[in-house]
Amino acid sequence: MRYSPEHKSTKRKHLLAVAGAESKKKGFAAVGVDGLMQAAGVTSGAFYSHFSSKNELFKALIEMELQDSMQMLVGNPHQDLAAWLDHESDRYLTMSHVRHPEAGCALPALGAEIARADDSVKQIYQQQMLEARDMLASRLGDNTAAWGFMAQCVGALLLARAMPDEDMQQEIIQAGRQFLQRAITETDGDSAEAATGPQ
Amino acid sequence: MRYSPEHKSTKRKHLLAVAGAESKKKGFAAVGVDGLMQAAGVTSGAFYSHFSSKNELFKALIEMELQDSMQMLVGNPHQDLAAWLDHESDRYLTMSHVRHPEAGCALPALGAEIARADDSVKQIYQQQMLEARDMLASRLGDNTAAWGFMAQCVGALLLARAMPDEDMQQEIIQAGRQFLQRAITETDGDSAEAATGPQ
DNA sequence: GTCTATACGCGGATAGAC
DNA sequence: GTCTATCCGCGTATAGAC
Repeated sequence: MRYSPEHKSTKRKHLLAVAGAESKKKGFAAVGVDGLMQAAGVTSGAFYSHFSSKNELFKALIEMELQDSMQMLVGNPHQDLAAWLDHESDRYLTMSHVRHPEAGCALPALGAEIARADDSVKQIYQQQMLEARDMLASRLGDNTAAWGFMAQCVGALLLARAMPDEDMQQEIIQAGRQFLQRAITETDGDSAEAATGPQ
Repeated sequence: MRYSPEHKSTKRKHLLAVAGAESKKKGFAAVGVDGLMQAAGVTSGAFYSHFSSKNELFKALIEMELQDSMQMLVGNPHQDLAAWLDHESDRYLTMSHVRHPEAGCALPALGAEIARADDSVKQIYQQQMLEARDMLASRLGDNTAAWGFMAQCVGALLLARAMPDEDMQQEIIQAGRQFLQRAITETDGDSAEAATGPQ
């Protein structure tokens, strides 16, 4: 046979990787099937032997991207809360992440497009986000801190990327770090008590 | 004369309002000049008597939207910090705002598109955001709190809107409120001292 | 599984009549 | 200022040969 048994699944992974980078850079809607397949080294007709539609690609893409993000969170080795937070800030709230959306988190780049997508995409998003929430809540004390942490990270990156000047990007990123420190390491004891107390 | 002297500027404002709502709902890139002018009750050829290109429309749109948002911030009458924060949460971190992007803040809906736009758009964004930062810093103590507040609001709305289930949207919005309370009202004294102290 | 060719619609933008 | 008509390119998707 001309194509190995694993060729299709290998090619699919490659397509997802290319589509992820292109989408985060230009927006999913702006990425054409034609340009995508050209970047992958094949012609556009071949696309539909891997995905039945562009929406199916989006579903697979969001799932893969958020699974990758989850792996990053799981990979944080620190037990101490302050050290854990520093580790996350050092990988997420950085100028490199601001400058290179194609290699970064899908949420600041594609969040608004997920919000406009159909329910099948949103269901995949929700499932992945709940995993992340639970993982973060076990570290940070409660769901409030988990969602607050994620919203701060995503929001800061979004606001920073739209800035034309580097020093303003830097200011926002730095503010995100400090704000999280204030919110998480300085109020942790209180909030943990409040979470287990009566309500 | 068939058209009053103010007709053009009136029509321009109307076009911006329609374009703003449509863009926040579907994404700016997805809004066609044709559909836009149809929604405004005229034909597509008339568009270019108001804007020289679609990019010029985007610039005018972002400026108008962020000026509107600034007016909302200025309109908060409360002196007490906790009351001020409640007022902001009650108008921004709500289910109504999650459900109706077309009537809400431009940043969660269009932030990623601003980040991909050319520098002329980003400059307008930066100018407006610096005004908002300064206004917020005077209320919240320092730039860190100002950016942190904005990032939390924008990020929470973005994450919530992509959720398919209402109760999850509600959970994220509610977490945003509580997180801001913890971060701003509970650490305000410390951070204000830190901001004026040596460093 | 991948190729070429193609159908069909919508995107932004322009020309010239009224 | 607005209209109609039109140019041209790119979008998704499909059919059929190899």
